[in-house]
Amino acid sequence: MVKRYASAALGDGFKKLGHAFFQRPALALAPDLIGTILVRRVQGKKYRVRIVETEAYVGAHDLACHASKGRTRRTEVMFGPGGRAYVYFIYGMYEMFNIVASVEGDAQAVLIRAAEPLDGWEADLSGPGKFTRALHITRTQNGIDLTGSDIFLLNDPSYQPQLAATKRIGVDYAKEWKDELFRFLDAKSSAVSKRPPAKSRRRPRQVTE
DNA sequence: GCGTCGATGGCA
DNA sequence: GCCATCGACGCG
Repeated sequence: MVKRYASAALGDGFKKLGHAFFQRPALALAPDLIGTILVRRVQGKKYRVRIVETEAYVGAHDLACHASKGRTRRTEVMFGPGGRAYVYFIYGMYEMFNIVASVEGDAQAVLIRAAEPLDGWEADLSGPGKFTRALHITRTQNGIDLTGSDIFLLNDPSYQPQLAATKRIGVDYAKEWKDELFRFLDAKSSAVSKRPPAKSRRRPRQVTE
């Protein structure tokens, strides 16, 4: 089901986010990414989306973080400096797009789980697999600099998300890390990948404002 | 609207 | 043998 979003025409006065924005702990970056605009240029087209859901993976000690398996060919990018893409393949079908956070040697990342299409584009971006599919992001983008031209981000000071935090999705194996409130979402958005269970939906934990 | 389940392949 | 998913299906 493709949802429609009432979005005003957007100007181009937004500021591009640079390395300093990304080279912070994932727990600081993940909520700050909510409401920002991601631009994807591919096949001569430009797509803009608003990020509405993220998850922080906070380092090699975080058992839900791929880096906890050690420094391998797959996880290598995460050990590099923040501001690059970490794209991996999962479930035999899906590519997952992450933004590497923190600094060289500290393997942290933020998974982008959902977004809203802008500029009148109709697409369902309400899930990490759907997001990458619609934006033509695959493992060939693994490691690219996110301050370049293929994928980059813009701030949008005029947009004020209603920030909430919940547990991360699908990490029940991660022992004491599974219940950390490391998933961030814009409660105003109908594009979040899964509505929280009814109980917590009534009162999402406020993390700002 | 919600729970269950199969597809499918890279990784350790 | 898992797994940061999705969509189809059955239910009533």
